Amino acid sequence: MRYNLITILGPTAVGKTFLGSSLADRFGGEIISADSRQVYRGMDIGTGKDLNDYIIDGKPVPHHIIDIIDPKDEFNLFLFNRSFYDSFSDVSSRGKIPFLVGGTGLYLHSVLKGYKLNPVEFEKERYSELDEMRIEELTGILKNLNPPLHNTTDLLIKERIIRAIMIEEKSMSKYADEKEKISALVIGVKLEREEIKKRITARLRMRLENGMIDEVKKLIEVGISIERLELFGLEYKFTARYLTGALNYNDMFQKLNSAIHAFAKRQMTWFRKMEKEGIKINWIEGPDFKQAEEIINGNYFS
RNA sequence: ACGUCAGUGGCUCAAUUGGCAGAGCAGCGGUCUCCAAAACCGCAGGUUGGGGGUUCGAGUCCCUCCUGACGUG
Repeated sequence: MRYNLITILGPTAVGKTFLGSSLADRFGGEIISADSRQVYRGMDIGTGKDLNDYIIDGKPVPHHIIDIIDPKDEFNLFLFNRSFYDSFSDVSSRGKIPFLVGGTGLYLHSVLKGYKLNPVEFEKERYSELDEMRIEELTGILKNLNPPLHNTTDLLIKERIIRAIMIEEKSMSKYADEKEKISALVIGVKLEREEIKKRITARLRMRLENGMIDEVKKLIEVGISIERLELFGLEYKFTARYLTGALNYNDMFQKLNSAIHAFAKRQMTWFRKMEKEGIKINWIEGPDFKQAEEIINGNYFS
């Protein structure tokens, strides 16, 4: 088996980033991030974006798809996917090994399963036109467009249906079939659920001490709406609720903590799904450099 | 010591005049092809503090014990 990508995945708070950087440093690679929130500039503490993790023994490890967009602008699966293939080609062409590192299940899945996504123009006029319709009308339109089988878009959520319709109406198949075939060696970082929870709680305390609330305040000051912060989820959602007075400090802490625990659980569901689909994940216990190094030596170079 | 109130799932609480013990949160599992840290779905969990009694039938009424809070000495 000839691999052309190494993937490090795992739930939040297990130490993926530092492990990934160490491995990239060791094998002469570069990091391509698969994190749907670290793409935003100015969202650091709440996303656990620690740029020091990308410095190994005083040497910077090159990383991609981090800090690439303003929080005001939209990022999505398509943009991630395109950025990934751009970075992948770039890194590979320079003879470096690409390391896809992250925990966003959908993004990882899109690479590991080779999603074909076509560029779509989300025109505002068409959007508001559709937005005025009722759900029943929208599902009718979508059914008439006869979407492809893999499109299992939730038919209960308006936003989702509108997007699905616009994707069908506007897609131009140009970019999708030019992608390179990905063959990934996948390493999964695992920890006991209880251990993950302990780390999440400790990490949340640290984030609060390190200015997480000020970070969100700053985002509000530069014009990020509360609705947008809600959509970012977790740290941003609950801190915003605290700042607007919807939650007191203690409730914010407790509810956010639980929400991150639930998030880690959902991430594990993604990884189990991948395994059921036949993706081989080489699990290691914690961010163990030696174990990961052995897996790479024994599989990637052979 | 006496009096009053309370005790229901891990937690917070529901449950008409006695009539199938239920929710929310936490927990666990799942879905996922353009906002995915999102959005949604499902499962499990109980000898109603213990014991006795009344009743066709008790979380609910009676007795007793235990535990807790408050009040009075």
